[in-house]
Amino acid sequence: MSKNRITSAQVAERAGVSQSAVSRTFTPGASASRKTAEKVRKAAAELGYRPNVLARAMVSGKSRIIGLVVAYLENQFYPEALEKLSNQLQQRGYHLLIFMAEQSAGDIDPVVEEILDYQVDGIIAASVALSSELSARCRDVGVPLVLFNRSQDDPNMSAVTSDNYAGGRKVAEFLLAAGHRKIGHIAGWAGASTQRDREAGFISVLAEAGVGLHARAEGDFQMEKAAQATRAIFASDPPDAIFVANDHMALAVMDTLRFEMGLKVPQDVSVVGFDDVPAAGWAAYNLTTVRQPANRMVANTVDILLDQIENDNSETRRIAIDGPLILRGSAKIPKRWST
Amino acid sequence: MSKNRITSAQVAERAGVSQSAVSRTFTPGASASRKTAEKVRKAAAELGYRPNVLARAMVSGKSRIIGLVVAYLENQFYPEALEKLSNQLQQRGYHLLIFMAEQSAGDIDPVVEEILDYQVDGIIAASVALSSELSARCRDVGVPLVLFNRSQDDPNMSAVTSDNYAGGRKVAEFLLAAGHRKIGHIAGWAGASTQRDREAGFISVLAEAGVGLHARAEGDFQMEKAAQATRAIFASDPPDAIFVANDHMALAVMDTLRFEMGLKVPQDVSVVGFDDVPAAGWAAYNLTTVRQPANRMVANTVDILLDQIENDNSETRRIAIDGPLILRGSAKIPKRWST
DNA sequence: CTGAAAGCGCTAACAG
DNA sequence: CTGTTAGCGCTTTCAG
Repeated sequence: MSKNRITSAQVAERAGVSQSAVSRTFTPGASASRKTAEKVRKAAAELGYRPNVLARAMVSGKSRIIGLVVAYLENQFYPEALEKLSNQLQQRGYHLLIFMAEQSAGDIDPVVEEILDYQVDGIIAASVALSSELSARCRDVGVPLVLFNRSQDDPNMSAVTSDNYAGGRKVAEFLLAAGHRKIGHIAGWAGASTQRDREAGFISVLAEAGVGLHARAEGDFQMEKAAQATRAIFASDPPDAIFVANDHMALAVMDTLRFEMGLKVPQDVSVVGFDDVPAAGWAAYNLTTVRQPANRMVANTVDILLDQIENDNSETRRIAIDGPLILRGSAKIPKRWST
Repeated sequence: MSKNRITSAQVAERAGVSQSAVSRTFTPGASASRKTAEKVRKAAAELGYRPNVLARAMVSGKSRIIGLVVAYLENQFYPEALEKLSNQLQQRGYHLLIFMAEQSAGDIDPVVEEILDYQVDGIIAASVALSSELSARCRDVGVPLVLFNRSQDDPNMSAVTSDNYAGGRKVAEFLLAAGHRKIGHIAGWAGASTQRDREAGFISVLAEAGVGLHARAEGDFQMEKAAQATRAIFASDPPDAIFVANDHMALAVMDTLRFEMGLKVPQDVSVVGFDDVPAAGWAAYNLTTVRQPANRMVANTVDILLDQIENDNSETRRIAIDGPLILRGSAKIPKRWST
């Protein structure tokens, strides 16, 4: 009862042509006469034939599948990116094979090894770090790899991020212009380049203005920890503004501020996030934040990856896309402030 | 520079055994002497050999990949489910190949055809409907299919959902017990079984109590449309309670009620949702809702699918898992109410 | 237990 | 343009 799968040979027989003729009519860049192609298509349609992608992959060396490593989908930025990534890839004839990495940073190397077993044409690593041995291994077997929303110093890894450093600077300039001087920062996981870059940009502007960080705590990119960080920071001498390393944490920070500590945002304290996830735009939060241009980040990621795959272009590229500060209601807006 | 892929033949040569010996030591249920296996493993390790999953799939007929059709990841319920699904499958040696279906309900049949091209071992269709021809086709080619969070009458399709009908009943009982009599409903997309079941259960209790629906509007499972539906319903003679077909819409409903119409929740109007997505638990919403037990839904989905794959068990099963009403602050709580 | 041989379904030279 | 012929890398009889 099972396995009623039609093969190209069966189609060939019915169409009265050779098996390779069938293959040709289903292979984009092949040569087949109109007549043959028609006969084949007809027979194929009658039989319900469809080429076996795996068999094709075996011989052609191209599986048309892209491995995606992703850590946790709780932060809305990732499902959004995943959806766009999948859509754009699908449009170009590729599909995503998902590999969940342990949140606990740790070794994603074995995960990548496993991906390689599937003969993927390329790999996208979202928000995870790879050892340089592993990236070397990918290069060895000729599988392009691009980091999404994370960057590494390794000159052999392509990466696309938003311009986190510039984003951090924008936040600081904005907060300073609004008159804030007691400014706190709730950081994400220190191992993430996004965290480091955002904070570095942020701090640099503060330093230029001769303003020090009034308070700092780590939220590890997790809501619960961000809430704890908030409590710690506000235990004494509270800041009048906070830059939270990403929106996901910022939502928890706002909830803690408002519902646990009875503070008003932005009257008592300004809050600024990073990412511009959907929830940041919801009325309940109305969070001022730096937008990561997901569409362009994804488009660039796909372009780089497919360029490497299809044109054997091995030059590694790293792109940081500038994202605007989105002014909403969670932070005081400086007088005379133009985007 | 590319294609430094080791094959079993190379390992065999180095280990001084036959290629089949290598295959056997890497095939779970195969017979190889301890000595041989050791030599092989050693050589494999030195060479960095890993079996080619695709080649294995070709001959064995098992690709260890599961196709997942999913429509849109904006509703937090899905990323959550996707993550759990992927993790559980990964643990059992399978991986998810993602196929995004057009949100516009329409034809996902071509998508499924495409999935079949990849020789997947099984298919999970999340929140989408399939034609029965398509499900028949899957059966034809021996690929098990299970519907996730959606059910269809087709007796040939396995499906796992929460008990949406019972959930709808719980909401109605709860609202009635709290004294509400002017009860409205904001529905999702009418084509979804979840919508129909939730509403049917809800209405049935109301009817038993001789209470009619005070108002009704469709939100199509989209936030913006849910906001519009809210405006429509509250344009005149507003209800004192609303059952929103899912949390995703309920969040938008609450925002509209509070920030656009200046109403208090639950003082002016009680709001109850369905799903218990993460955001429902955030302090800003604190939404009373019916929980869909994602963990158990996923576990059941995986069990059914793998049972069909690995044991050739073709019996179709449909499971509806009961989920509790989670009492939070968005709806008045009846006196003397025990879970 | 082990090697040799036969393919899985398809693409890619290779001659015609 | 077309058919024939090799394989892709691996699992699986089939003899030994």
